[in-house]
Amino acid sequence: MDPQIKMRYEARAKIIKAMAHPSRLFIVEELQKKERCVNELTEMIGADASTVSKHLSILKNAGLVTDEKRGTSIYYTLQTPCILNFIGCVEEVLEANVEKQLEIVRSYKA
Amino acid sequence: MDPQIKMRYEARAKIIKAMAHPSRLFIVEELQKKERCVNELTEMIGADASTVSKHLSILKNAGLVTDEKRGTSIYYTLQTPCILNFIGCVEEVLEANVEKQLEIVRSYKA
DNA sequence: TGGCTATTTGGCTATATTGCCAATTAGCGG
DNA sequence: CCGCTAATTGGCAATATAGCCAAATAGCCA
Repeated sequence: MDPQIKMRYEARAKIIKAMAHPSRLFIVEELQKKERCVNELTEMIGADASTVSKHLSILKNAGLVTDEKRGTSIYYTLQTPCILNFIGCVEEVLEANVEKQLEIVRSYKA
Repeated sequence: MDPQIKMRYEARAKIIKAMAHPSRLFIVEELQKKERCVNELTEMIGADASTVSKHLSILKNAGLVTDEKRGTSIYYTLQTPCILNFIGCVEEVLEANVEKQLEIVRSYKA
């Protein structure tokens, strides 16, 4: 594969990889509703604060979120509205997979 | 986090994770144009056939592609048209990131 | 059948990711 | 200034991922 093209795919993969984790996916969806500080997200997720902080830094590094310090808290904001469709599509895939499973079950019955 | 909810995010993350690799992203985009057999994709990507085969099995396992054997070749087909938007959104993020970089460069000049 | 090609699987090593704890930094209020 | 909370960073161990080679499987054709 052409190195130029390869770099393009690596750049894209990095963005997608940033979302490819349950906690980070949760964060992205949560930030869709409203901005949140690390502490709030940490409580919702139920992991160590350092873990959540690292997840946030991955999302920030990918350009998916930005942070703003207010007092002693740091608030994170989602940068990319189109992520919505993203998750909608993922849900479609999940539903299709369930459908397929169902067909298999049915075919055994028949 | 509620275990039920957690499982949902894990399922979603699995789908996204399946795409979170340059070669697999390439495959998904390529299959958007037309179905391809392992050999064709292997040549395009330039990796070992076994490596490509494993990438394909990850995509298949996630429900993103299906395979069909014809003769000695196995053809892979993309299952989910909405993946298109997906990559469009990723490109938006990349562009926004470049814009941000540009602003930083400009601010140094000023 | 025997050789050929396409594909998958197992095995292995190198590398990356995850998540915890401990330590550090930074702002707030008494 | 001191203690408190919020957040990040470094370090470490467990686990997961990637990609190569070699071996196994399957269909084709002479």
